[in-house]
Amino acid sequence: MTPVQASACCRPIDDLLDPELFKALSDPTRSRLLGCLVKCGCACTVSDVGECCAVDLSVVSRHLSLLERAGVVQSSKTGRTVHYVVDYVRLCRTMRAIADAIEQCCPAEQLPGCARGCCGAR
Amino acid sequence: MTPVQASACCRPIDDLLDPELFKALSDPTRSRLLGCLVKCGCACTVSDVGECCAVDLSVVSRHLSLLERAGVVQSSKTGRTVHYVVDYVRLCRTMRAIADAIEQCCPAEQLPGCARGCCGAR
DNA sequence: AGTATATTTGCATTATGGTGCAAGTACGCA
DNA sequence: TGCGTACTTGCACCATAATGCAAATATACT
Repeated sequence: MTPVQASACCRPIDDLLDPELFKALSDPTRSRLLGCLVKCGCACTVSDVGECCAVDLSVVSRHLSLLERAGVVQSSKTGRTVHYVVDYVRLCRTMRAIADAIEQCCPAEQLPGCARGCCGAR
Repeated sequence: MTPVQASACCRPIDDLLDPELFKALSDPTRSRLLGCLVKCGCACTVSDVGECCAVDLSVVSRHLSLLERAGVVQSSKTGRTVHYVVDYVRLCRTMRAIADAIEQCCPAEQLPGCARGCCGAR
């Protein structure tokens, strides 16, 4: 396998396996808030989403802004209230891209003897 | 929307948004180890994978076993050495299932005015 | 049996992150 | 201008988790 081939098939993995995205989804409270927002199916205020969980509203605010920084949700401010919506398109595209990238990362090259030199060769 | 319809289209979300899985992918070192294992494309020993990162081998061992507990990789012991492989099928299936579930969670019901009562109604 | 290699586990240290409370900011309304 | 509402930020506290070192375990080899 040439370097060009290798970078073409495997390079996307590093970008897609973004720890920041997964970190955003790794907290039970955030997971619940996101699930709430997904099921809602429309723009929710911070207070609305907060009713899903028995945590302080400041905690909800922080979690939602973190989810936004991670690209999972989007916010829009109208007056005093802030509405959050799930960025369905981006989130779904990312999840599928990860699956695609993993599968396409040279599956045909899989060898029992680890002929590609494995990780040590990087 | 009846309760039956709601549970049919939205219920999978809660199970799929599993914080434990995402927590496993949320650490930079683990992310790197997993990326290494994906690119390798075959079974790697703990020592092999460890060459990806400048961390102690005991750290690598712990990270890999955590990834296994999360269902991301699988291990097999032969003699002294332990080989790890990515559970491609499971990981890819999960990622796509999340995307499917989010999209199928009542997209047709999305209303600007949040007519479903939003999260507060749960 | 004794030694070397591969991996895991115990332990202490340090870093990170979630939480609640209180205070602050921003905006709408009378 | 003053007050109430929606949200955010500062701060302290606590829990969890990542890390390295040293010791322990397990297995192969001679």
